[in-house]
Amino acid sequence: MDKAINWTLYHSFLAVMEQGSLSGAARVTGSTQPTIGRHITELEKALNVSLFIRTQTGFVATDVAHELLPHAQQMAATAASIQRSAQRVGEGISGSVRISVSEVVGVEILPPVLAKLRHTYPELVIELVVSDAPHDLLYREADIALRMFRPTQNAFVARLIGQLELGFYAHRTYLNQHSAPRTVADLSQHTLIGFDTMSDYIRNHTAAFPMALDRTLFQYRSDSSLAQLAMLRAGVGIGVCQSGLVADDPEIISVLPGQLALSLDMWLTMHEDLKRNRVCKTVFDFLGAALAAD
Amino acid sequence: MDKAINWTLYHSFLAVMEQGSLSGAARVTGSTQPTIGRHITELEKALNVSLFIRTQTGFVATDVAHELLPHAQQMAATAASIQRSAQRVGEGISGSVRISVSEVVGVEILPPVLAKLRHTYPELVIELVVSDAPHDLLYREADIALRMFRPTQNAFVARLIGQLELGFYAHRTYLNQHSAPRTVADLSQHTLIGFDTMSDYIRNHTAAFPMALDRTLFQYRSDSSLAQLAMLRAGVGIGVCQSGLVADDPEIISVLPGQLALSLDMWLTMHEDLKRNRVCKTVFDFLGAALAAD
DNA sequence: TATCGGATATACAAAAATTTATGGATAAAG
DNA sequence: CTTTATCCATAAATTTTTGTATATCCGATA
Repeated sequence: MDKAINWTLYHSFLAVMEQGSLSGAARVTGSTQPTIGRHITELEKALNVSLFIRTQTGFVATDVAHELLPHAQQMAATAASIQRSAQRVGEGISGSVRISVSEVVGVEILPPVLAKLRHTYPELVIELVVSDAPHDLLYREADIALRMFRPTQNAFVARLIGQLELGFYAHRTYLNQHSAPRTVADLSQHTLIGFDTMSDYIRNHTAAFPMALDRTLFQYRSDSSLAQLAMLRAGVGIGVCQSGLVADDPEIISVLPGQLALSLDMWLTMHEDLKRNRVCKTVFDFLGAALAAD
Repeated sequence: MDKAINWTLYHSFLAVMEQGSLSGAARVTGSTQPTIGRHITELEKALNVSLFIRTQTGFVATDVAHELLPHAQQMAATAASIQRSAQRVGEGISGSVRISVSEVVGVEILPPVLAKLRHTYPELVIELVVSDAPHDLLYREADIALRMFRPTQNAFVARLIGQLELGFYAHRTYLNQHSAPRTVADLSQHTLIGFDTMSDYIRNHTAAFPMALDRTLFQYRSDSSLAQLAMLRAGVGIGVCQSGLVADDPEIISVLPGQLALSLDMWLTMHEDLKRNRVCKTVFDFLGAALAAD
């Protein structure tokens, strides 16, 4: 019952789940369809569960398989992190470091910092994971993360980079066509840009928002903060964004300045296990210094 | 360079690290020494690092190996969690659930709750991980954790069980021999029981402590909170403990009641991936109800 | 309706990995 | 100073795993 299961079976399982077929899994793993098929059968016998329903048009994953999938994904992420760690053993600062950031940070903030990093450590390979889902460090999909919340207790090394002020902004052309609001209440007369679905993230970070938050507030909705920013810059309406992103742009005007008392703490975070890794630590310190300087 | 590495090699690597020898690893994995040896060689070649130094008395792990170890351990923990999840697929409430708790909770608080759980769900197998190192959920060494701090972000399901009041206590025999302190300052005249090394945990949870905390405060030191409690109960001196643990014991007297304004939030926590698992959810809710009732 | 592409299942041969057996070398115990 | 118990390395034998080739089924498409 508790016998050890060959970890390769989990690998094949993951491939089938992600590819949707034995044949597809065989392609990505460099194996063959009969082999993968045998692995699945063997795993099902070992776990004593049914993972896939065999239809004559292909494999369909069962509920159990879907439940096991995130675990297998974590194993894969961890395996990848082993390879990364092993690549970083040499003398210099080389190998690859995986950095996870939100979309806005990845597109608007980080690139110039990465340019400096590239110049300082030319042998370094940087993999940028751009995602607004903050699971990365937990699942070891990344070595270093730049996030808008303080990470958990002791399992992570964390460094507070600074605070990002948020504000209401709009493009000059929009404000030329509409009278600028003077109070928060006036906003209801305007075209507002905001989220489409209320994520946990938004729920946790907008307690101090000056009005009840609901998607119906917004006429232009997107869950991509980048798309929101692009709409704002295109003059669609009034939106919320980080002040630093538009401070230098004379076309973008602050609306109701000071009315949105909302700021986000920015944390640079790293897995505890990596804090003694010279390369990771170097990148961590470099990012910390470069971002804090802004 | 980025070619997939057989996950079995990581498994063998972990076994060698934990057993200290190829032969030992072969024993625990049910394999043989030449096989494990070949796996290590193969892994070293694949990762292009030296993992062990071959001495004629055995294998000695390199720094790189030590760095990779926690990752391999996480893979193992995840693999184990897959097996647990698979065992819980049936109709009833069966299979095994792994619960991680601190020493004090595991010894002083949880047992009666587990007795009720056992009575309600006789088919359930409970694995109790008793440890004061709070990595368990992160590494998936446990399905459910009962901890004294709020878990991180959204990757966990968390439920606040209640608040545990802390207080100074001493055994009656101790107080009969020494005049009871009337102020916090008087404590310096007493035999105090406390921690030996300042852990992160203590540092984070004692900001409101009425005096500067340092190990030199204590004459009887232990990092085991259970041992501290036992010393307190044996009349060694004055110590801090959860009020609920000694409230029913007429031999243990509250010292300086109300002077220690310190309480701990108790959180029941579960991995997000498990929240749709019927068995885990049942145990989670059961523990939540039973513990909140106290 | 016939055909093509893509899917799984199966049989058998080929390849690969594991086990068995053995030897040498070291350290501890009698 | 043996004896014993470990440890790892190596080579031959064997088992296990994998790959190839083929059959069959389904659905889309002309």
